[in-house]
Amino acid sequence: MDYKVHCSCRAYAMLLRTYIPRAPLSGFVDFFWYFEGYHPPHTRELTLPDGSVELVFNLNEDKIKLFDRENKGLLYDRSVICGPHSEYFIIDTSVETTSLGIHFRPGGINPFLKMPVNELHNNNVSLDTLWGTRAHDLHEKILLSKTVDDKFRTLEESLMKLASRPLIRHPAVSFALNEFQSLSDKRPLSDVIGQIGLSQRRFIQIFKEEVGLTPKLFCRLRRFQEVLNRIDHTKIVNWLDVAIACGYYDQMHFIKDFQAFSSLNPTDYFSRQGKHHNHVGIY
DNA sequence: GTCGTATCTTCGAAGAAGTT
DNA sequence: AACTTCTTCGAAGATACGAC
Repeated sequence: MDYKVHCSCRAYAMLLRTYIPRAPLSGFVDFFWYFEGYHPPHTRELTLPDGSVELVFNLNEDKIKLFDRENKGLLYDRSVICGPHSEYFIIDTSVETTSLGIHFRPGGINPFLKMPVNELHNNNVSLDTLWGTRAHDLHEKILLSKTVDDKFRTLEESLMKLASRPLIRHPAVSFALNEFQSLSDKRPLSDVIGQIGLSQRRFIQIFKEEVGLTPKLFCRLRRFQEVLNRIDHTKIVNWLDVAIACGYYDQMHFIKDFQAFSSLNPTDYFSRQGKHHNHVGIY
């Protein structure tokens, strides 16, 4: 049902647990996660974009502090939805945190929102502004749940009740997401759209409303994430090999994309790589 | 839902800077 | 010198989006 990971190193020790919810939620949620005692040696952390949506509950008293690309600090009350990002943002990690979160599948947040997901593109929004008092009630319920398993169970049961639309995807989006999984198949988007039977314009509209990103941007992010996965925990990297294997035309174009998504050169990123490939300590 | 077009991405080339 | 890593540029094609 779930697995437990204990991470520790010289500088800090933390507990990470994850839980995969049951169907039908599992079709929309990748996993729930719980962090305890996260207090890394750096005070700020670059969060790299993966196009997915994350919902975070802070279980400590403090507010959640994030920074945008202009380094402007933004405070959120105890819960925040990080919309589908194609840009990095920065998390304040100066205070030890305990938090619970939901990592949604692409387009998975859609049934739980009343507006199109693309309105959250590159945006982080306090959960209260989207769910009103229901966000506060859920936060209280999670705090009152004693064990981590209880918290996961509370979250699972409450989330089912919070869906404002049926747990169904548009068939065109389902089909496209499935097609986009196979990186080895480097067909142009127009081929995939042609198979769907909708006009290009209509398909992009539907995809954007459900996933929050344009199809092209989604594919570029998948390719970028494939690079991060490939070099995760390796000691030596041949950047040209990685670029070609992940579908880039050459190393130059790979570097350009890498910088656009992360603000770092591949070698910079590699030298700073931490426990999780989407989080990079910066100060 | 289509059409036309502006914008973006990819492809391909050339070369600078740093390292071995 | 050879090699690796990274930058810049222009052309062509693909994609996104406003108008209808």
